[in-house]
Amino acid sequence: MKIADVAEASGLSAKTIRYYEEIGLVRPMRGENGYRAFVETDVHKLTFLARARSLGFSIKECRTLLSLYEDRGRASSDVKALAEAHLRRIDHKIAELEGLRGTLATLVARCHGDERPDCPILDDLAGPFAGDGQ
Amino acid sequence: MKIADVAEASGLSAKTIRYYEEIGLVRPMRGENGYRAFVETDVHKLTFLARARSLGFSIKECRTLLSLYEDRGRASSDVKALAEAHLRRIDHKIAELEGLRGTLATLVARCHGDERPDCPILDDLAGPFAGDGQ
DNA sequence: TGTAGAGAGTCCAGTTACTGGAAGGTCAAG
DNA sequence: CTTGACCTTCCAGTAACTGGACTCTCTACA
Repeated sequence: MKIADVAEASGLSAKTIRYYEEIGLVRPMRGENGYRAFVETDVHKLTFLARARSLGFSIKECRTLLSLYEDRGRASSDVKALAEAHLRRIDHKIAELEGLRGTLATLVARCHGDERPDCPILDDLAGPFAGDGQ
Repeated sequence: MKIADVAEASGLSAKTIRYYEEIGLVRPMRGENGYRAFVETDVHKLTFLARARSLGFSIKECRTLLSLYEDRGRASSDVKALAEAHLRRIDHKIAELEGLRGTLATLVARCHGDERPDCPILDDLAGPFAGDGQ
């Protein structure tokens, strides 16, 4: 299989697949013409990677997941631990974004948004001093 | 004022302040010894930047916000538009993360997480084929 | 058989927003 | 006069690609 087919099958771009080879996530064979020659296993791996990346796992985590995936004797608890850590990070990120959202929504609501130059959003960004001190 | 004082006052690191100078967000004077000499306005700008960055605005957006901030005649609608666009991006990001969270939570819940090697998380990552075909 | 175009290859640079670290200059205190 | 804190610049690295330039190979068609 050539790179374009694998890209099609895995959902990754050819560029990304080359990059994944460069960083050692896959090691496709080479044909006589120098073209990469992918086999089934490569396609599986790349599909696996595409899915893991789309779930927000970092490349480093993907590397771990991949080795767990390939290790027939691994304990599912290892995988679960990784996924749970990731889940906690996601929760943290969501909470953070919701905090931001709240602040920003308040600011937007308070801004009249017309031609006048005074703007609560900029006032807030300028810090608590801007409103009090002067 | 020297860079350490400004770092203290603005909440940014000295490194970051130097970087902001490099990309033209601030232009502090220089003393005879070559040290940066910050004035009040610089500190205000940097505090403004720190706040805007902490609200998730990109450097590019900060540049715009800063110029709006400094433009006494600007319309608050410009600022509001920027903030609203940003709000939409945050909402989008939150929705995306919640989708991820759901998928991952389901997988984690289904994984028994013990010493046995079979793991629903890896099965799912391997794609829909893995479960059916073989 | 010649050639055009698709698709393969490599390599380099750029992206975002910094951060770390090395090498060297300056300043205040003891 | 030395020590140590703080300042300077510059270079490299981070994460995960993406874009672009240039070259090579393959295939189809006239």
